[in-house]
Amino acid sequence: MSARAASRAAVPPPEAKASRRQILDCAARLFREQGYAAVSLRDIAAASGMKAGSLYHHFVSKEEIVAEMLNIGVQTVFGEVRRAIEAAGDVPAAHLIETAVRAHLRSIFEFGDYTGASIRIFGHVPARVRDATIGERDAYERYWVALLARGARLGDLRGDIDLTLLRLFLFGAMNWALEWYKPGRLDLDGIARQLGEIILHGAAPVRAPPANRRVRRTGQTAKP
Amino acid sequence: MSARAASRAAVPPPEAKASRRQILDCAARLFREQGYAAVSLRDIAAASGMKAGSLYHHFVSKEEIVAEMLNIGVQTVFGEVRRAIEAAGDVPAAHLIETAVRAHLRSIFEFGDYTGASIRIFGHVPARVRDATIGERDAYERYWVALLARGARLGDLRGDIDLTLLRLFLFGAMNWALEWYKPGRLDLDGIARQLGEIILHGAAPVRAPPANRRVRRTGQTAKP
DNA sequence: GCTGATACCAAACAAACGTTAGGCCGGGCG
DNA sequence: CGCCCGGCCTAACGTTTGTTTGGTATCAGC
Repeated sequence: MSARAASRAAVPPPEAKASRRQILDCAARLFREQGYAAVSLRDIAAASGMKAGSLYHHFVSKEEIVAEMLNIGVQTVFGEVRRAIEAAGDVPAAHLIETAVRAHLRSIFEFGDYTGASIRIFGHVPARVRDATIGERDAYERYWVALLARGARLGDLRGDIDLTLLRLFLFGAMNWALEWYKPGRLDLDGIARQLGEIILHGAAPVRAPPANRRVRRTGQTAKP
Repeated sequence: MSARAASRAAVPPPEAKASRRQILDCAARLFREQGYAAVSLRDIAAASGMKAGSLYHHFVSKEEIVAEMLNIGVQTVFGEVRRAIEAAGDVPAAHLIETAVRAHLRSIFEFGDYTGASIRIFGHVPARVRDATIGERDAYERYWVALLARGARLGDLRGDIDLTLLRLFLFGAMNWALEWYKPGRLDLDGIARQLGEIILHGAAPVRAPPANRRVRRTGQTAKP
């Protein structure tokens, strides 16, 4: 009984069932391709080789399916980015950012459909599901904030850049790739390199030290 | 008679009906808030002060409603960006890009819901609707391509930057704001300025010519 | 005063939705 | 063996979907 009580205290089964995972796999693929509301439980069931009613032996509702899928997606990309950052060791923040960008992009496009689906449909999912999964997302976002803040502290990032905005711009540039990237057309490493290069050093030619024509920015006062 | 015949030769009514426009207004707001599939015709009708069946006196299907709304959205942002660019006159490409970014962001958040809805739901709409509206989108994207290409030709953009990627990154950073921006928290001009600054000059400190740290500005710089 | 067009409504349609109920089948365990 | 239970099925539930049909009120023009 103590063993039984202990096992009941943990997550329902000691190890997740295979069908359960396969349902989630199919759901992730369909959600990613077609969006949340466009995919019915019958679609998910058919893709999993089952009938709609049978899904309820593994999940209590469609919302539970999508919520679990969202969480797996975020945890996957989070884990990949953290792993890549820790493997990079003690390098300048500039290099870390490109490493994180590459890991994030790879997670989106090369690690199953969870991550891509998670990003694409998060904003289109019932509010209850969003609330249930926002904790995981926050954790991942805080990780990026910390990453950028470390870069700023070490002097690898400009002090006049709003780190929150920088992170949002980065996420936007990366996640928007879900709307246009088709595997095989461009390689992810090249995309990551270009994004890192643009974000860090800009698309404009390096500023000539004394040139006057470009110093004049709209709101930003000139230097002393 | 001749006038009537002439007016009948043009688009159905000489000037668009008010109800038709109001239906589109409501549809745009709902689509933007909730996504495409989550909004029913009954929702749109109720928001327009009508019943579902009455919508069919103005549109032949839900797809026609959403297609027309998508087109208006793209045309709106396109028009605003072009207007802003033409008003800017003959200035360096760096300034043009920030101008275009600001105009695009303002269109998304301050010109009704068409633009925001258009961007948010385009990827979640039936393929037939996407095909029917992709022409307008292509035209707008080509405009940006031309804008960036002009900057590259004039030497205002680095030659080793892929302009297609640059445009996609910019679109991503801007359009992703639909997922996080809430009016009133930050001002759009500030966001546009930061994005322009990062995209053009990078988030890393300027590569040290000789001096290393005095380049750093602190916050948003003191007022002049 | 009648005609026709316009703009809407009430009611219904078939289809699809998420979900539930009850039954069949097979393998592990007493 | 007999029993039971997980895993899936069929079939239906009530609701909601996009769409259609037929009718009504209003108003202009002959």
